[in-house]
This record gives sequence, structure tokens and C-alpha cells, in this order.
Amino acid sequence: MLLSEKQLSLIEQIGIYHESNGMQPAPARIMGLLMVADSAELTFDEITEALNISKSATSNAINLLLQTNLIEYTTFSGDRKRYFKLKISSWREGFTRKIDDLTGFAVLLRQVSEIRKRENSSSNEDLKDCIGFLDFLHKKLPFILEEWDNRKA
Amino acid sequence: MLLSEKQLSLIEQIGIYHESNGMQPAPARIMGLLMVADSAELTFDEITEALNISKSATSNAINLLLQTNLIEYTTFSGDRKRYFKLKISSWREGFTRKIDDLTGFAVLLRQVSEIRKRENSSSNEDLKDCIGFLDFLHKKLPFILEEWDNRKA
DNA sequence: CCGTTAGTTCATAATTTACAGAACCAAAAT
DNA sequence: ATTTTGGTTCTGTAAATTATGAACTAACGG
Repeated sequence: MLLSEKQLSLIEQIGIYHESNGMQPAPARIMGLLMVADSAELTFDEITEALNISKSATSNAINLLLQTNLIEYTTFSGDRKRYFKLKISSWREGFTRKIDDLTGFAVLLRQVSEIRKRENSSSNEDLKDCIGFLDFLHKKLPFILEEWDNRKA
Repeated sequence: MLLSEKQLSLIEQIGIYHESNGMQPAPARIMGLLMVADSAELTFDEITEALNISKSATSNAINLLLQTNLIEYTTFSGDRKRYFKLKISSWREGFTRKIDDLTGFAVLLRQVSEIRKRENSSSNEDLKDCIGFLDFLHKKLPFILEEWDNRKA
């Protein structure tokens, strides 16, 4: 597989994006590669070669991405190779996960709200405010997705 | 300053949350401490002692948090100490930053869309879809915040 | 002007992470 | 039956990240 300068650059940028969201470098690059490659489906060896990483790095990274539901693979009878591709639904899941992450934080904030001793402090209001917004957002999310689906249709 | 078991536990949990969002351990704990402490405003030394970290760790962490606008401080005349507290607006900023982050990703995806050679592939549709959603979301954000403000009032 | 307070900066030590390379393994091909 | 393919697993290690402690500084206080 031959990658253009632009492709390589985008792989890095996408990689850095995912790194900044907590992903390890190798899996992050694989996400980039599967995104920009001319083919939607790549084999283990194609990934290893394209990114110039070791087989062990590829193995670990791929298994991590499979576990976190970001990629999947198909096989063809009479061909032992697995063909990896991005999971179509992953961007949608990724978005909801981002919001769910906030919701998890709201759970913590609620606990803080219960135990915190700050009589007549404005920070109590701020905290309730923040929790309220996170709740609001969580309830709103399905409607936002629905609105998007309707808009498309 | 004396912290209860529950407070210490919440500091850790909040710390881990912020770490998972890319923050370093020490600043992440400080965020937790300022959240759960009985007083909303803590001095440099109180932070150092409460978290059992060195002065340099405190110094670096505090400056990082100040730079990223997550905390602020007040002073009192005749008192050289700074009193650090969470920035009230920071949760709101934090949220918009999270969305802006997605928008930045959309910029990358647009570049992918331009150069990617995948004739008659369904993944092209998926990509356009994803970009479209991110745009939709970005435009929607101000209205969501507005709706929240109105709901409160 | 000497000591104390409230930090900052620097060198370095301690972890942690992430990867490479080699050994390994099971299924299929020869 | 043994070789090849398509990986996985297991150290070892280089690099990056974080924290420490000591030295430093600037401002104020007596």
C-alpha cells in the first residue's frame, strides 16, 4: 500500500486527536489509517507495514480497538486473514459516550453536593447549577440525535 | 484542614475523571480538593498539605490550572497569600470546549473526505454523515445553552 | 539589614507508557 | 510431517511523564 504525503499527514493529525482523547499512539494511528486509506478494509500486515510498527504493537492496538468497539473485522472463506475496518456506528457511539462521560461526572458531583459543608456559599448554587445542566443535557441527547435523523430524512 | 474518608475518596475519583480527560495527576487532584473542601478557597500551603505533594508540584499544578482558566484566586490586603478557588464559569467553558474539540475533528474529517478515493463505497456516505452531524451539533450548541438559561429563569 | 513568608525554578529521581524483538502457538498448506 | 501463515504473548528497554527536594528570589516585617 502506498500512502501520499497528505494521507500520512492526516493519519498523524487524526492520531493526535485521538491521543488527546486518551487513546494510545498506535491505536490512534490505526484509526487514522483506516480512515484515510484507499481501501476501507485492511489486513493485519497491511496495517503493520503502513504504519511501520511491530507486529506486537499492531496486535495489542487492534485488540484494544476491537474491545472498545471502534473497529470490527470481516473474513472471507478460504482466507485466514481478518479484514479490519472502522465501525460505522462508532462516531455515534463515540458521541454518546462523550456525553455519558459527563453524566458519570454528574454522579460524582451529586455526591459532593451531599457531603459538602459550605453554609451560605454561592458555590453551592454553582454546583447545583452544574449538576442540573448535566442532567438537562443527558435527557436532551436522545432528542438531539432524533432531530438529526429527522433532518436527514 | 481535616478531610474525611469520603472527601478523600471523592478527591481521588474526581482526580481520575480529570486525568482521563488528559489532565495531569496533581492538578486533577487539586480540582477535586477545591470541589470537596469545606472551604471554597484554599491557600497554596493548604493545598500542599491536604494532598501531600511537594511545593513544586503544587506550584506547577496551580499555574497550569490558572493558565487553563479552571481556577482563579483572590487576595486580601495585608495578606500575601493567594486564595485559590474553582472558576465558576469553568464547567460551562469546559462543556463548550468539549464540543469545539469535536468541531476540530470535523475539520480533519472534511480533509479526509476531499482526498479519499473510495469509489462507490458506503463508507463515503458514513463520513459525510458524521461531518454533517458534527456541523449540526456545533450550530445547535448555542441554542442548547440558551434553552438551559431560559429554563432556569 | 536580617529573618520569614510565599512561592518559583532547576536538576534529578521515580514511575509509567509504549514499543520492539523474539519466542511461541494453532490452523492450514504442502 | 514439517513449513508457512496469521497472529499472540512475554520480556526488556527507550522515552516520556511526574514528582521531589534543594536552591533560589522577591517582598514584607521587625
